[in-house]
Amino acid sequence: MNPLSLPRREREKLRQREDMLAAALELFSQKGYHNVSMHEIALKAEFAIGTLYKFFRNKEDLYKALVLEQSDRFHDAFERAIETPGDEVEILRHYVRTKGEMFRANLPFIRLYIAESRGVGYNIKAGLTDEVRKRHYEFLERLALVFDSGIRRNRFRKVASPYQLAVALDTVVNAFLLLWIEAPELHPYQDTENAVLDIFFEGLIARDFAQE
Amino acid sequence: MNPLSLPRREREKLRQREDMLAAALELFSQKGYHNVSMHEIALKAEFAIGTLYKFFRNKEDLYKALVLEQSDRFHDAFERAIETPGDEVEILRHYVRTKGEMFRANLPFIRLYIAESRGVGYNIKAGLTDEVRKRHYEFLERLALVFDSGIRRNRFRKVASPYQLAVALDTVVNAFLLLWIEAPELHPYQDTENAVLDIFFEGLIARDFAQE
Amino acid sequence: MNPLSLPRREREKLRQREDMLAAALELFSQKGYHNVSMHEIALKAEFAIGTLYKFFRNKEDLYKALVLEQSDRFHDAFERAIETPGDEVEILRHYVRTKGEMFRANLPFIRLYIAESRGVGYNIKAGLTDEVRKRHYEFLERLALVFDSGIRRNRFRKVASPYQLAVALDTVVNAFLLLWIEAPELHPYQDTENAVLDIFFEGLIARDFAQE
Amino acid sequence: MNPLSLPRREREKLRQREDMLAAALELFSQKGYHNVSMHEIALKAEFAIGTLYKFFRNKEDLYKALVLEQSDRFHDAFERAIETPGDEVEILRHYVRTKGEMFRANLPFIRLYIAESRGVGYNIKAGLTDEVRKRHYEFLERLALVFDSGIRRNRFRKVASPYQLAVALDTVVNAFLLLWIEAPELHPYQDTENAVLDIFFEGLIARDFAQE
DNA sequence: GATGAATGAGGTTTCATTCAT
DNA sequence: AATGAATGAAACCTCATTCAT
Repeated sequence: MNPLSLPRREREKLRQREDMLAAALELFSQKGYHNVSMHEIALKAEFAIGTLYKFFRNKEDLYKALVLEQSDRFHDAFERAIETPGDEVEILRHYVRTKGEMFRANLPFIRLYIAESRGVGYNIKAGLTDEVRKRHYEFLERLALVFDSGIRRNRFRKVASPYQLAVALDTVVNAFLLLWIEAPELHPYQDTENAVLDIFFEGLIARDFAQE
Repeated sequence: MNPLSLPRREREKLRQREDMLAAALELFSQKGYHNVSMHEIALKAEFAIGTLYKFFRNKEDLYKALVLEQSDRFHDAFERAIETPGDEVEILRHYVRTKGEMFRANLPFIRLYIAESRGVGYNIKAGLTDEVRKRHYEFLERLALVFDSGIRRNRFRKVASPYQLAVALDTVVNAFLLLWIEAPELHPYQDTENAVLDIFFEGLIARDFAQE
Repeated sequence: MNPLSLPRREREKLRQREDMLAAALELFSQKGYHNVSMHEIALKAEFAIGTLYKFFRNKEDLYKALVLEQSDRFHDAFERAIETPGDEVEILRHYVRTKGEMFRANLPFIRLYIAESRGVGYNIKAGLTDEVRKRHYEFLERLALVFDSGIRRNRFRKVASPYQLAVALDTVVNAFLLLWIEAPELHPYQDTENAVLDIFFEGLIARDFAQE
Repeated sequence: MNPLSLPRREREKLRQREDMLAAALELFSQKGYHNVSMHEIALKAEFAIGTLYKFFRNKEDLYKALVLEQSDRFHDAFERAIETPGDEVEILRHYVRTKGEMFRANLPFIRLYIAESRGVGYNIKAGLTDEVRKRHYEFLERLALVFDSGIRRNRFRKVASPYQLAVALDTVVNAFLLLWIEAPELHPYQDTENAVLDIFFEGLIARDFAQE
């Protein structure tokens, strides 16, 4: 974790690895896996092709490392976001805000993330990025627990199963953030967060509870 | 439309074309554009490679024809679904049901459709399937009109802009149908329709109106 | 020879054959053998491809028939031109004029003719148009006889072997006619004939004879 | 120019390039552009196909490089030959001898050269080897200057325009050298040079001047 | 007899991967 | 340890030719 604790050599290698992944990410997100060559990545990362292969067994490996590491960062952040103690509404609001921040800070990765986490990325031969989806499913389970808890505490009305609510919230956030990315002037970032929450909370909050 | 009205030869050609597209669809949806060769498609469709090229100028052409024709069928069905006269709730319910039916009847195409209509499909070089997205956007505009009308008639509370509501509904339906496709035993089809509607309507319906 | 003497059916077939060869000639002379497809020829000649193959066993056959028949017409005309009785100078002048007339009347064929008769046409695999060259060599031999006769009658000085003189005259006529074809405004046709003859005769005519 | 001055790696690359061009030249001159495959060239040059493509963008590029470089060598030699100071007769004699030497030393290239410089090579689609012809025209202009100078100095009689004389000399040399190449026993090399010169000079040299 | 749809061999080209330097 | 030249499998696509209608 702390690079300063590693020998200089090791730190150097980590840096190189990150440079390679950064170059690859930019290219993959622009053109898609199959329209980017290893040569191109090497060129952009300013390494020789052979060096690339010292770090990654093959192209698929490189892609998988890239997607797994990045989406792990995403999922870690999301999980941390919903682990904060507090009211369910606060937690979900925190989650939505965190996701927005992660997306904003990782623009190039977003389309790849959505494609892979939704299982509509056809880059790698046969279900090779299943790990990403598995991690995503796991996160959705945890998100479902938040809804579950809210329902059980009568904070939320049970308009659907907790898991369905989690999936719905997740996908709507994705959709709204994509809107913003593709046409920020039409869909300003500020709208996103509130719109998502309003759609869900306005309806979800139990009437009795709300009428207090 | 009516194949009986065409000369025998023409009907034959149409049949062949459809056979080719069907073979291609199955392969593309399983493995993705770049992991399928023309040779493979020809083999599956039981034609010689040259015959494929009599019908489609090149691989990209074949893919585009496939995606455009199929998604036009989808969009046509969706638009017809929301053109039925009646109460906004009825219209949206009809839309959700129609989408479910289209998905059920076109399983292999769904992943391709979601990838391309969401702009996360990296199959074709530069924005070649933009037409699909354009059609999708147009449909979303029309769906937004339904929400708009509902809001103006005080049928719905304005928890977000009509367009945002349209996007949200659309993406949640997609997500739930994907759930069902990937694990039908965990997420039975019946749940889908009601869950989507409950999430939206339960909250959307204005309280005053609902209290009647 | 006389088409009127043939049954109607036969005459019809000859006409079709000629139409095919004419279409092929135009295309071959514009683009070269390998850049013209049988499909293209059929289209231009307004026949079905199958019909083309009723008349010619394959593409090579068609090309050979075309080149052989056309160059036979050329060689026949050239040989007739040098068979006219008379003074050698008259004969050669007649030859040069005839060649000019043939070229003018068969523009599209000229480049093909020069390429094939000179052995620099790479259209057909291995020396398949040798027949054209053989016919050309035979003609050169006859042309050489004219020089030979002129030399023996002391009409010409023997500045080179008769065969060499024949080759030289032939190639210079070709070169000058090509000049005219490619830039008629710079190299008018009239210049051609006189220039060729002057170069050869002015020098060739024996001084003693000339001094008479 | 001096390969010793280049780094070892560069020298190596130049060697490889030359090996490839040499293999290609041999094949193209034997069978023609369209009857030679890249595979064949790679095989003959003893490289992998991919290596060929490292040196030449595509087949056409390879052919053009080959023809342009070789014919530049030819034209350079020819132009140097006529730049030697001296009597016009000496210059032309020098040119004829030089051309003979170049042809003898570059047998495989000759047919290609004649085809391309005369504009009867149908190898490359649309006028791609025009550069060769342009260079050839430029040379002919310079050769014409030699005749012009000879005429103005009354060394030559003006039996035709200087440019026509240049074209005639050029084409006759070509023709005689082709004769020699195709049947050396019938047309020994020695004959060529003298025959060409005799045909031209015997007649060209002004009588007054000659009578000295 | 004429047609032209269907065929598939074979050509050109790309690019992931290796390995000698 | 880093390099990048060399490799060749495999992709796309064309077009001469056949043969059922």
